[in-house]
Amino acid sequence: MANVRLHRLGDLQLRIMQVLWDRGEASVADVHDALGARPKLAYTTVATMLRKMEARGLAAHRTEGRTFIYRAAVAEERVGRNMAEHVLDRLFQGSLATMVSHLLTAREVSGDELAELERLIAERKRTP
Amino acid sequence: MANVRLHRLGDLQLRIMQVLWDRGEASVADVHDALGARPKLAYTTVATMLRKMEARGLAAHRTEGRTFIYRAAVAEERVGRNMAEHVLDRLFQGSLATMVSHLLTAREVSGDELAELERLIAERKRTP
DNA sequence: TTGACAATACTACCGTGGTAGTATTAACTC
DNA sequence: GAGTTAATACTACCACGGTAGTATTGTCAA
Repeated sequence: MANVRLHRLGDLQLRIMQVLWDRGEASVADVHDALGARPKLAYTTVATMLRKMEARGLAAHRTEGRTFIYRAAVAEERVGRNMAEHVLDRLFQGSLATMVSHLLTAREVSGDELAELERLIAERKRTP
Repeated sequence: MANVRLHRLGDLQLRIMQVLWDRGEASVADVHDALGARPKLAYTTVATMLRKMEARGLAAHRTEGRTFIYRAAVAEERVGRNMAEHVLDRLFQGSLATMVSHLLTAREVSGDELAELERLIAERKRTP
């Protein structure tokens, strides 16, 4: 179960996982209208995707009546870390500073955000 | 040319791009042995991949004799930023602090690295 | 000039993300 | 009980990353 490739989730899969992470549990219908995209996806598309994701170990479900109630089977933390590390290693040779530098020069970052970053780094320096 | 989907490059493609970025130009043979993977890829695999990548606008080539000399057609910066931003938006709701926090708790980060991060943030605070 | 080599071109195949239609079935309503 | 509804199951298809074999052809050496 731990051996799921976590750094190659597609866009739709990620959006679905986000719904599951946010809600804890969700039926196909819940997920379907939670992702209120412009050209609305077909209901069956979401259902199929969820089935595939369960087969891949990303989600799981229980049954309520004859409705499937899905939940995430991998923690958001794990996926986030995996994908972030993948990008970090593959594109920035593992240098967090380089990555942050690129991100800082291409986005508006609020003062709060910067302060929080400072705090994190200071904290990390204290505990090696 | 600007409209290449840059946030969905596969692993092999990224490794190849890395070679092109590092060297500026490279023949298929150059790329082939630059990626010295454990079960060595077939030469034709690399050639095919490069052709596909050129079709996708990721690389380009000139001819020297009858040898193709490839080069990257997109800047490392752009790809790096794109992939990083994608992960940032999709998994950390755009919060750089959140992403960095996750990365800090799961990797060894050198003191130099932390100092550099601090410097970056301080600099950014000075120039809004 | 013939053969060997080295290059690209072409073709094929698998896995999987993404998309959705059709089929089946369970359940509710009248 | 018959019909409608709402759920999943099944199937199919495209795009594309990844992998590689076979075919073709240009070039150089003997």
